[in-house]
This record gives sequence, structure tokens and C-alpha cells, in this order.
Amino acid sequence: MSQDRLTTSSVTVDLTAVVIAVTNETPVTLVLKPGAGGRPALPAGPLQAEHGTLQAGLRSWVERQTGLRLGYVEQLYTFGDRPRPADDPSPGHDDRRLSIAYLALVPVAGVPVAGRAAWMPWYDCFPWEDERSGAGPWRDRLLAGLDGWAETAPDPLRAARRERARLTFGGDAGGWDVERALERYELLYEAGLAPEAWWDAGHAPPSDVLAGVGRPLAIDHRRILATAISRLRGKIKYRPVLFELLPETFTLLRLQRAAEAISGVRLHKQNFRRLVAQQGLVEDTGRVETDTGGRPAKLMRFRREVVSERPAPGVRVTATRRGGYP
Amino acid sequence: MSQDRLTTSSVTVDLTAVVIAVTNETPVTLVLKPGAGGRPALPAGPLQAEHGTLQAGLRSWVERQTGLRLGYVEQLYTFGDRPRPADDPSPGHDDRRLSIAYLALVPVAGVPVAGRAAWMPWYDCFPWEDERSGAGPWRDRLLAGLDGWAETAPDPLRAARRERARLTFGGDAGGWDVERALERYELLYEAGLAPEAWWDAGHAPPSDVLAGVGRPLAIDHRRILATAISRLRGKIKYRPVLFELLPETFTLLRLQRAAEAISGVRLHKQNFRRLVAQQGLVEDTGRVETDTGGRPAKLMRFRREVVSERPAPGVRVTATRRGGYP
DNA sequence: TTCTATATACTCTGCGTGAGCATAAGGGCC
DNA sequence: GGCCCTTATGCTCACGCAGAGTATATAGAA
Repeated sequence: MSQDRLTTSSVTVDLTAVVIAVTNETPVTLVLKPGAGGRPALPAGPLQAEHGTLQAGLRSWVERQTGLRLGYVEQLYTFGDRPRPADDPSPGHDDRRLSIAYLALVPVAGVPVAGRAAWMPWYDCFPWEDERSGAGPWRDRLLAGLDGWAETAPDPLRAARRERARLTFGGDAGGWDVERALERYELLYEAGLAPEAWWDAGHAPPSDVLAGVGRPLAIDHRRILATAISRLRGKIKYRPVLFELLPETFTLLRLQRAAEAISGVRLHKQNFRRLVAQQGLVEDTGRVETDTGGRPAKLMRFRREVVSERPAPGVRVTATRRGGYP
Repeated sequence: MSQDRLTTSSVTVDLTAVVIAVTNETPVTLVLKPGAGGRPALPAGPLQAEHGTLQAGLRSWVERQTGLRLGYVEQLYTFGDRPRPADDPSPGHDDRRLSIAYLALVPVAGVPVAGRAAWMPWYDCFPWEDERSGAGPWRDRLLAGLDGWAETAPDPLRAARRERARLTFGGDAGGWDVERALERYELLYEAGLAPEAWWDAGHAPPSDVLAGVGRPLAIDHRRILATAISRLRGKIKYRPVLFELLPETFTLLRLQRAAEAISGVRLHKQNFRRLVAQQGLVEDTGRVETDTGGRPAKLMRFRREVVSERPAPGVRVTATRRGGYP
């Protein structure tokens, strides 16, 4: 096998971070602001010899670039065969670029962000993923675009494309599956409805593509963000990670709003509270928050003990049948 | 940022495959047989320049080493900071070794395996993960070992260790969570009950460690296999991946036996059939299998259409309360 | 005081799921 | 053929959770 080593390609491994927080019912992610005309980028940097572990390397890069110390971190996915960054002046220098992407969650309270770093609402990139005020115009527009894409294909393929669009975007009667955020982005990319698809192929996107498909990020970072959204939306259902995004104490409504912000759909208030209560996820602090605009709300605190009591504590998210606010 | 590139470490990226099949109610994984005294290894090889994609590289390595063409493949996890392989004569040659691990599923029917390759029952490595004939002696033995490990710690830590053991191995009343296979292995490793923990640290394991903790694999491959088991056990619940492991037609009992083999617990026969039926996962072929030992069983076929009908078709696995065969 | 907005408690109903009983239909043995 | 064993398959029952809605409590504002 030793002769195989000789053909081993030189590899650059990037560590890329999707850092998530929730402010004012808006889920945000940490980005580095671009220069003129550029695209925002996720915090990232190459794996270095002095990094003890992959996670340590990631934390170090995020801290260096944004001044933020991470708490909860988990690995997302490893991306290979990525498009070359636009500002890379040395084509062919690296045979290959890998990116190991991580998901990090931080409570929003008092997070200073340094340098070029800023918080960006993630629905800027994926406007169709926010259905909290009912299915917006995006969905129909995208479905129309996907239909046009299907039209360009010969018959057996055409039906398959239509089917796939219906499946991921939940057409007639098909429910909206919040966890399919990544599939939806990948479909749009494949259909050429995301400008990155054109840039990555070395072309300029047709002008009509750019309307209403959300904000592109640098290189493949929008895909990485979509991966993070899908993962997080799935995970809050069976692990109490939602509390990583909240301050020490919070009201039940705030907890619900965070769950809604992440999953992009409205939840049934009473049932949400019942679920949280009977799972034993929170406990009363004895204090109340008075500036609620109505009856004061009890301030709650996460019960860390649940993880040792219940097999899969989490916040079930099932959208109310009727979209929008109740 | 360009000066950072200079300190970028040289990286060797391995592609490692966990190839799973089910034969005779026994889940097996593809390994390369070791030399004298060595440990079996998963098929793996370094990422090379001529590999078009990561997956293509993986498929190529598996085919070269075992003669097997893979079907279903998905990425599992990327491992960093791995122990150095015992046969690596050049310490310090590579600054770092990464391994991108993949899960592959193949139907068992007529799979030729070439060279040093062989199928190994995965419960050889994790005997405690097979609870199909009731909780075996392993569980108690391991819990005892973990208790000893907890004893060696001072008080606040000791309670935490006991708690963790109870949580992952499901002590009193705590149910056995089949998906926690990885957590269980990691706990055993950390507690020094897996010999790899000693080898990786450069020591010889104490002699009493070796009894009944399952067969070690090369480097960190047992950890990778545990990752695959956990993933697969979770995935069959909401995606119809089980059918990747079966021949084109099969009886419902065979399907159930495959699900049981993967998850390591017995299932309730009637409810299993009801679930499969009402999910529309299978359809009748019209033929029957007569050598069942009793009433002939209908031969079924996977209905590929389900993926476009139901949001999350899969095979729910909940062990029958009473262990062992009903 | 009245209105409004929020918090919180409780009810009703249907479905999924765990468990078990009953019946069907083969083969082997007397 | 009758009996028994084995596996396949159909059906029922009970319980708990989840979706949806109604009702009540308690604050500030007009």
C-alpha cells in the first residue's frame, strides 16, 4: 500500500463554523462581512499543526476572527470537491479543499462581536424557510421556477423532477417538512435557481435567477448553513439543545418563540406548554417577568436533570394546521 | 490570512468504509483479515488526487481491497486526532491523520469477497449490543466494571460516572436505548475497559480487561463501527434503508429479522407487520415461500413509491417488553 | 371601570401503539 | 385421515399522546 501514498493529493482542510443564536425571534448566524461586492462568509480557517483537536482548531478560528468563545459545538458534515474561493489567486496550488463544518450554539445575551464579524438573520439566505406568518410568496415562486426546470427535461426525467419538487417543497396536500431545508436548497442549486450554481460552474447567472432566492454566501457556505438548519431543526425534537440558545432564565413564550424561530413554523401555544411541562424540561424560578404586555409570566429555568431521566427530551415541533398566528 | 497558510499542517486523509450486510439474522461488516496477531481493519485508503469525489474515492478503495461494488453509501463522521496505526514505521511523518468514515449497505445475496476481505459479525466486537435473546451476561459484567471505574474517582466525579453508566447502559428501570451504541463504546473506552484505550496510550492493558469486552479492531475502527451501528439503528426508524440489506423479494419475517438483527432487540411480530402494512412499505408479489416450516409466507417487494408518499417511512423499533423470544 | 393582551388551566377527541387472542395453512408423524 | 407442531395472518382492546379548542387569571392602558 505504500506506493499509494505517493499519489496522495495535497489537501487543505478548512474548519468552518455555523454559529447560531436567536435574537428577537430571529435566528441569526455569525458571518464575516464581505468587501465591496463580495459575499458574506462563515468564520473559517485552515486546520493547523498546533490545533490539538479539530474542535479546538475551530474554536480558535472563531475566537480569532470574531472574538466569540463558543459553548456547544457539534460536527456537521465534511464537504469535499468544493468550488474554489473567488479570491484564491493560485488555481492548482492545492489539489483539493475539504471543509469540516461544525454547528455551534450560543445564547444571545451580551455577545460581543469583533472585527468584520456580524450577526445575519439566516432567513435572509432562505426566505422560503420562514413560514411563521403563513406560506409566503416564495414558495409559489420557487415551485414555478422548479416547474420551468422540469420542463426543460425529456419525459421520464421531467416527471421525476416534478415529483422531487413536490416532495421537498410540499405541494398539494404534501406537508411542509421543516427538516428538509437542505434538500430544498440542494434542489434549487441543481435547478440553477441559486446563483452559486452558475458561479461555481464559471458562468454568470441569468438575470432572472437573482430575484427572491435569498442571499448567497461565499463559496459553498450557503449549503453549509442549510445543513446546519436541517440538523438543528431535527435535533431540537429529541435533545434539549434549544436551551443553549436561551439565557439562564426565560419565559415559556420566549422558549416557544425560539423553537418557532428555529423551525420556521408557528406552534400551538397550549400544547407546547403542556409538552414542556410534562417532559419536565423546565422548572419554576419563583420570579416573574412583568413587562409581557399582559399577565406576568413565570420565569423558568432549564432542568439539567432531564437528560438523565428521559431517553430523548426535546421540543416536539408540529406546526399548527392553520398557518400564521393563531 | 495568507500567513496562516504557512503553518497549515500536512494532512493525510483516509477514507474508511463500514460496509454492512445481514446474513442469517446476523449483521456483518466487511473487514480485512489481519496478519498474525494483528487486528482486523475496515477497508480504507488515503484520499488521492485522481478521486473525483470523496465518495468515489471510497468506492474505489473498497472495490480495490475487497472486490465489492457498493450501492447505498452515506457519510458518517470525520475523525481527527487518531491513534497512529501500529504498522506505521514513520512517526512524525504526517502531522495529522484524518479519517472520513462512510456507511455502506449491501444486500447479502451473492456477494463475492476477494483477497484478505471477510465478513465479520459485528456483535463479535460488541457482544453487549445484542439483546435479542434477552439481556446477556455482558451487561452486568460491564456495569460492574464501570462501577469499579467510578470507585476510583473522588466524590463529585464518582456520582457523575455512576450516573453516566446507568444512563447509557440502562440500569434499574432505565430502558435500553439501542441507538446509544456509540455512547456505550465511548464510555467503555474512557473507563479503560476496552484494550484500545491502553494501546492508544502506549501501555499494555491489564490482563483482566480483556475478558468479554468484545473483539478490538485496528486503530480506531471499533469506534467507527460503533458510530455506524448507532447511525443505522436510528436511521431505519425513519428512512427505508432496511431494504438496501435485503434481496429483491423477501418475506415479512425476513424483514423483521433484519430489523431485529440491526437493532439488537426482538420486535412484536403482529405490530411489526401492521406497521409495515399501513405505511405501505411493501407490496405483494403474488408468490409465496413454502419452506418456512409452517404456513407458506407471501413474498413481498419494497414499494419504492413510498418515499414520495410519506414524509418519513421507516421501521419503528420498540423492543417487546419481555426480552427474548415471545 | 373597561378593554386588551398575555398567561395558564382544563376538556374533548382521534390516532398510534403496545399487547394479546384467534384463526389459517403448511408439513411430519401416528 | 387425524393429531400436532410450526409459521403466517387477521382482529380486538386499552392506553397514552397529540391536535384543537374553551375557559379563566392577571397585568397595564384608556
